[in-house]
Amino acid sequence: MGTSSTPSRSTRPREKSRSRDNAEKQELRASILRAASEEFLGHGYEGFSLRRVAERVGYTPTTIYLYFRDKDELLFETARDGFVAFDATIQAAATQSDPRERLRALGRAYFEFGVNNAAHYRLMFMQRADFLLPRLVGTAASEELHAAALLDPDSAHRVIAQDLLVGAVRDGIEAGLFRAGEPIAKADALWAGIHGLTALALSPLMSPEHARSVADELLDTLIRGLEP
Amino acid sequence: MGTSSTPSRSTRPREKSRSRDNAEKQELRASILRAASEEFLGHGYEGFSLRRVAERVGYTPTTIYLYFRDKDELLFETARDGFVAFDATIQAAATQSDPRERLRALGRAYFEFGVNNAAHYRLMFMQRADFLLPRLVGTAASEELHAAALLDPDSAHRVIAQDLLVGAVRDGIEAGLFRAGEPIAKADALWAGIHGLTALALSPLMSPEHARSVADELLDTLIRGLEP
DNA sequence: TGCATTTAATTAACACCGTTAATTAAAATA
DNA sequence: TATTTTAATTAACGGTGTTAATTAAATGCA
Repeated sequence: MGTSSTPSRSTRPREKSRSRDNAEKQELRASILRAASEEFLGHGYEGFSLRRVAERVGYTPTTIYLYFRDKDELLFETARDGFVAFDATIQAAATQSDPRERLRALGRAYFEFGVNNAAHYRLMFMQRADFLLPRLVGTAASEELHAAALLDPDSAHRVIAQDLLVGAVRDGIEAGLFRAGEPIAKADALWAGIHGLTALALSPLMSPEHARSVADELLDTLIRGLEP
Repeated sequence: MGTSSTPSRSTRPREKSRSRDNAEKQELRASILRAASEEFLGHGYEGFSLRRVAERVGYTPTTIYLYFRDKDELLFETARDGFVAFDATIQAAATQSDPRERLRALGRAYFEFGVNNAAHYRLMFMQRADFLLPRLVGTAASEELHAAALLDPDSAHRVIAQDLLVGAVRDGIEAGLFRAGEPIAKADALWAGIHGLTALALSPLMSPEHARSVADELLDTLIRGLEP
């Protein structure tokens, strides 16, 4: 094991010969992921058990490790569903041309996604925010990180969402609808507001129904606060 | 053993004879709490281990159960420090007479408390919000619950904080500084905003330094949004 | 074909965790 | 002093994630 050269002449990792078995592997991997998703949706982040996922799919716990590095990677892959659903929801909401209405639609869509996908929202933005690219906002090399993040499919999500917010704010400023200023800081303020309300709506501190009416008040107040 | 009556239960609360031993018990209880606090501050909510608390204080794990019902109660009692510190911080910030400045000071104090007491803030408002009276805001019998909550020392905290917010909003409306409307909804919008920013500042999604500058932007925008 | 090797899944084990029941040792009471 | 109450213990259960060793099946090669 001291040498790193390839001993046998013919290359071991054959590029062919993985039509049948590899397909089966992918299949089992997918069914583990399916079981993990049910487990996560049913028991949440804190109650998510690797051993129960294994039992659910009919294998022993150690088998999971042949398909995922550890529990964290299994959970991360499970969270992918939430990422893409979030993306789709936000992207679909950014249709309005009026920046104010666009912001309102984005805010509402964000809030509704959180309330309607509680487990995923909690995981993505509250319990395991490290699943998204860490420390992007407000760092020194923010621009480069931002560009790199867009290339990384795992972190593209909230970059996209953030870009939509920043874009709407910038459009509003350019159209003279909003006061001048740093668009990123303003967009982050909007993000913080709607995230905070969503988080409260998912906590015992505020009922989702009450939070929904507060959402209107919050978006109204924030958008009015942006105006000249 | 067939009878369910309690002929000679040992739980006879003698009103006397609690001079020496009871003081010692209280002392050990306090030192367990001290160890639990260190443990919580060092390892956070997810890493908080009852067995390590016991080891730290020099007793076996089961001894803890003679002083606390279970891990959850131990943690709850540990969290009390956070409650009272939060109370003091918020209360001290509500001195300004101008409602706008009072709101700004309250918001800043709230944010700074979160950043400077990360573990406690996370526990109180994010991970174990159920430690505060559940479902107070937005419920049907809100008024009665509100009154009852003020009598309950455990839930008085955020009721006080909420009352300060609602009071400032109401004062602003009465002084003609803010638009008319439902003060509670407006106060909840403010709370959501500053809570959201605090939560992001405690997550890898936003650095505390960046969040601090966003805090100014957020409070500016929200307070302006309340104005006529 | 038959033998060797790779691969897939297993069992066994470790170090934790919270919690309950049974048991010992010490203190308080009669 | 004898008895009872109290404080702390040990032993044990069921659960967790994870690593190492082992079996059984599929594949590669002569």
